[in-house]
Amino acid sequence: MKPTAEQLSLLLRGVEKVFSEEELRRKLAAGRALRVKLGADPTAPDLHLGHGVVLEKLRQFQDLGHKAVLIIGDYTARIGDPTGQNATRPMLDAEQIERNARTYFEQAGKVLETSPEKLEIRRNSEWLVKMSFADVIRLASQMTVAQMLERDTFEKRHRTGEPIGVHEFLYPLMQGRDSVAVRADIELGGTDQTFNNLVGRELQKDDGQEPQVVMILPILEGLDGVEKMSKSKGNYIGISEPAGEIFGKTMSISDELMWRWYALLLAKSAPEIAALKAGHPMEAKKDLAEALAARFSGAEAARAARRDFEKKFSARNAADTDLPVLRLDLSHAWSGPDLALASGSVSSRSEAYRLAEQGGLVLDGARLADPKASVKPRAGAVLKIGKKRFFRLADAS
RNA sequence: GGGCAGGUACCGAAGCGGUCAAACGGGGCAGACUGUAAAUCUGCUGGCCCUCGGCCUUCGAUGGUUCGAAUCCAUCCCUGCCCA
Repeated sequence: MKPTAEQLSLLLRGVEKVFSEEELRRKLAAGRALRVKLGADPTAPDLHLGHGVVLEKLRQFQDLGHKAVLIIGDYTARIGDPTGQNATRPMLDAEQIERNARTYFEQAGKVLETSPEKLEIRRNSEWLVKMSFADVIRLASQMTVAQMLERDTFEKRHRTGEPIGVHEFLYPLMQGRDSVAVRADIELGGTDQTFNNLVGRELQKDDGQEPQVVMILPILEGLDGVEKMSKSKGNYIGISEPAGEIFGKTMSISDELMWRWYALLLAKSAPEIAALKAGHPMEAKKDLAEALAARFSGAEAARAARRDFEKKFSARNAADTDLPVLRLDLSHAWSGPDLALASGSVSSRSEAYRLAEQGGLVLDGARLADPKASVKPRAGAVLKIGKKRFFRLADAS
């Protein structure tokens, strides 16, 4: 195991806050393999770049010889985490949760070391289902309403008159209970998890355990550059998305956000970023996009994604790029809206008409502006729908 | 348990008997432009017919009043505040 100081400097890189650094140093100095907890709610099946930030940190711990303890909140998910939400989340059924949990492992495996010595996977239903009502009340008695209202999301909702379900107060308690159950030495989380993770410390102390160190990582802003990246806001890049998507979506972020992503996702230092800013912003963005695509899909796929992007958008020529094939009966003529509808990427006939009228339908470079006009497309023609949907037509007659 | 205020399209928020598929903002989409799927500007944004127009389904739920309701009445469900 590496010297404490060396571990510490690596582990603290990119971290927003630690409670507390001194405790972390002590735990590292003890020289044993620490148990590093990361809780994950299988409410949505897709992991995205936002999770990537925390997973990368967990991977660092693994590489230093510590053990990752991944908690799948299968039980917690049935309640719904109020975190960062203005409203209560829906409860999920067991089957859905199970399915999400499975894909979750798969994706986390893209970042984490998965051997059993390095990774322990637990479901919190293991210990939570066993609790009796009396146990729950005992647990609840360890915190006061005032303490709960310290949490900013609760405080805000309370102040603005939005509803807070009583069950939502139980959420941090359950999560804290997880820390007790797995005897966590350290817990990782985004800033939105600060409150929950700190509750774990309290519960561990009550249980006679040494409290976990809480390590808080910055929250990654999503594609819009304002809100945090989340599945429900639709502003995310999933880590199992195809390279082309990762590349393209990254290209759509604002220049401003790009620097932030460089810092958070690629761990670039301030001087490194300053150097990049001196160059061309578009090149910097392409480099970022390629690096991210490469991380999750491999270098080769990332290079191909970049090449395709340059052809499709910079050179406006999609002819020899890799496109999804659309099989149609090309023995008769088609109207623009019918083609769009047949591609399955347009949700209604009205929308297809709108696209045509707005000039968003292009076949082999020719605009299909009249929704009623029909054309007989050739096999191999490129159909462009709007800015970013492309199809190659094939004859299926 | 009582009093008061609310529940409107993806979100926020107007409307308070017809001219409401429903103002406005955000988001989304499209076009122009460009260094990109950045920024900016313009347009569109329930569905179907396919159009300077017609039809269908929407304004918490169910029933009613009316020629006609998102708008009035009744009951119910849900939320917040105050009182107990």
